[in-house]
Amino acid sequence: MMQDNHLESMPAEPDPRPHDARAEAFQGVREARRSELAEDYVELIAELIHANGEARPVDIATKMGVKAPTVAKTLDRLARDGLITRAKYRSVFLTEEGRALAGECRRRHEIVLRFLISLGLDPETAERDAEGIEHHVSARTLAVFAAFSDRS
Amino acid sequence: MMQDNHLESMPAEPDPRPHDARAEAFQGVREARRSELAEDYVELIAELIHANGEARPVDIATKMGVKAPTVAKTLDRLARDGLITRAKYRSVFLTEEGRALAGECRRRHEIVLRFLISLGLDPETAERDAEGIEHHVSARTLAVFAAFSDRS
DNA sequence: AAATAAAGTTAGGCTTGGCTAACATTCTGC
DNA sequence: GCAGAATGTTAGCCAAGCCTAACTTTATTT
Repeated sequence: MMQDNHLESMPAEPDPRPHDARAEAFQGVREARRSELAEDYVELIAELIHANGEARPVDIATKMGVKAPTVAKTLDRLARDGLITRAKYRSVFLTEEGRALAGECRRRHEIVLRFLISLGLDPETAERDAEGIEHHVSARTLAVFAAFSDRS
Repeated sequence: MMQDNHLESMPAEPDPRPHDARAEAFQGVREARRSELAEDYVELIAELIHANGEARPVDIATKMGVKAPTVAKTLDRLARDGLITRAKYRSVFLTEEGRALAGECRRRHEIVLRFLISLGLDPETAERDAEGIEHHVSARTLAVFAAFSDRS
């Protein structure tokens, strides 16, 4: 039923190619979503180690706002993926790779946060939004954010 | 082992309160993540209806970059949640609620996109990043984005 | 040093969101 | 109008992330 295009504003022409720009964008989003949790954990672990000398699951749970068993399972995945090392009933350590990732994340987080604040947002809102936005900012956009904050 | 705080930069003090600002931010991110897919679908369905007169699962699958059964399952959830109506082997319709959500999403998407472009980003990068960012932008931040685009 | 408290783990359950394979229905072209 | 193509559905698999309940280990307190 109905196949006519009203050729309006939006880019929704029946494009037979498998390389749909929109589809690519969504695939990128899904990809980003998969790494989000790992990035948040690794970044948090780095902070805890810096602040407390160690990263204990109980503190991770508190800061992440989840329960202990959730943390345990997630840490297992992070260990499997080579981002952390851990021993039973002991606190958590970052691998070299984990440390590198944490550094990147922190840098990115701060650029986004600084950018939002330099736009005039209050720090609380900026922090909350940065937490969600940071994982979806491409390198190019990040560069633009950084430049903007600098020159404003 | 070790419980001394080096009282450095980051807000990682052993705060006993359950109301951790960080935890709240993460909970917000998780909340946003839950509605993301629904929002993307509803927005896409609105576009397809507008462009083609109807929203067929096959087109949704193509645009979303997923397979048909994934679309079917997701549409069932959207129907369950009152955002769409559908009949077997037929195309999809938005409910009043779905239409309202689609409108909001579109508005938000366009504000974010316009904002990124007004920062000087190329349209392709802007589009890709907007797709991910839009779900994590608070009303306050959105207002700031809109104002910025207007006055620049 | 024994008892209690705190932290960590394990087992098991649930939803989401992706997939393939197999089957059902609808549409199209001859 | 019928055969083949396109589309849609169902069944069943899997991993991620969340949870509670029950148990073990470690840490603290007296």
